[in-house]
Amino acid sequence: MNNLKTITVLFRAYNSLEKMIRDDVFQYGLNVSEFSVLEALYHKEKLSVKGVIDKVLVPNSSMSYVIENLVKKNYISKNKSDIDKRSFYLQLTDVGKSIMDRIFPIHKKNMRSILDVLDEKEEEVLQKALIKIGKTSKIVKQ
Amino acid sequence: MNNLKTITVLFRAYNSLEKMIRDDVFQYGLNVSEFSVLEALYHKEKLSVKGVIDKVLVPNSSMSYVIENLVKKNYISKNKSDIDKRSFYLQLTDVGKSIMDRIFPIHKKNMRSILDVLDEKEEEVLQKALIKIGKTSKIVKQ
DNA sequence: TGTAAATATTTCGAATTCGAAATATAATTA
DNA sequence: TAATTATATTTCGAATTCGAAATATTTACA
Repeated sequence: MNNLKTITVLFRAYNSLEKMIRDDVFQYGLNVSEFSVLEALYHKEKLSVKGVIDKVLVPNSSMSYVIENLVKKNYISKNKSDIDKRSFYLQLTDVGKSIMDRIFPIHKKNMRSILDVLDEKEEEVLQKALIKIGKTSKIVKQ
Repeated sequence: MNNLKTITVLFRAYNSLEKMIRDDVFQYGLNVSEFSVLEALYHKEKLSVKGVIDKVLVPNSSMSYVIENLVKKNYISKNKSDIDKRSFYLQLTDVGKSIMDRIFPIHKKNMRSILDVLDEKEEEVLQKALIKIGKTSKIVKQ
């Protein structure tokens, strides 16, 4: 192919999904960044700040701000690591956990209901293609 | 499928591409929003503010700001429409046009070099899948 | 035709995001 | 082991982004 339509539709799909998630989690007083962090910790139990950054793909300076807000809201705890004193580890608090127990299943159902317009095979191919693109653009970037 | 991996890899792919574009157009003193507007006008010659919003998928309040900056930089002109006096039409200035003549081919080549890790068929399937997702999430949203 | 609803755009204030530089600690290496 | 380099995180100031409300004009329709 010789045009950028794929980029356009990728950006559109992203935008739609992002807006959906934004509107969804807004009901719970969260923004997308905050939700992403909670989601990462919901699946991983314990992560360093760096660990979250690697998952969520937000610059570290932004992440500090996001984490600060989540701590203020008492959704996560942040403790100095004993092993590496530069590092902090993050965990959901009980409040955070119960919020996520409530939100996540709904969020997942919403997202799945969109993905389910694709059949199994299509989704597989889509995934593979996106992974390739994600990887390549990371290499080209450097 | 029963997980959100597709969402994750979609967000990752988007992030990589977006960061690439950001770093690329930064050299020319542009941010991604500004570049997107220029790109829309590069292909369409003349568009109303609303026309650009529909293409670029940015809230109108944000768009006012982006357009204001592009006018300040003298990359686009903005004129009241005679037909509909609520409306303004936007066009690239000569400066804007020559900037885009310089940037766009490089941008296109960069983007294509990423997309070209996919073969023709894969890219086609990817496009179709993304279009479906974009459409669906728009419907669910309302 | 007059009034209400719809549409295009801007204004406003607040929140978020960013990159660059600073800080603190750890790892490497001479 | 001291000095250098690498890594984790925060701070800072500026730019961008957002949604909600305001403004101006057009359209619908009673």
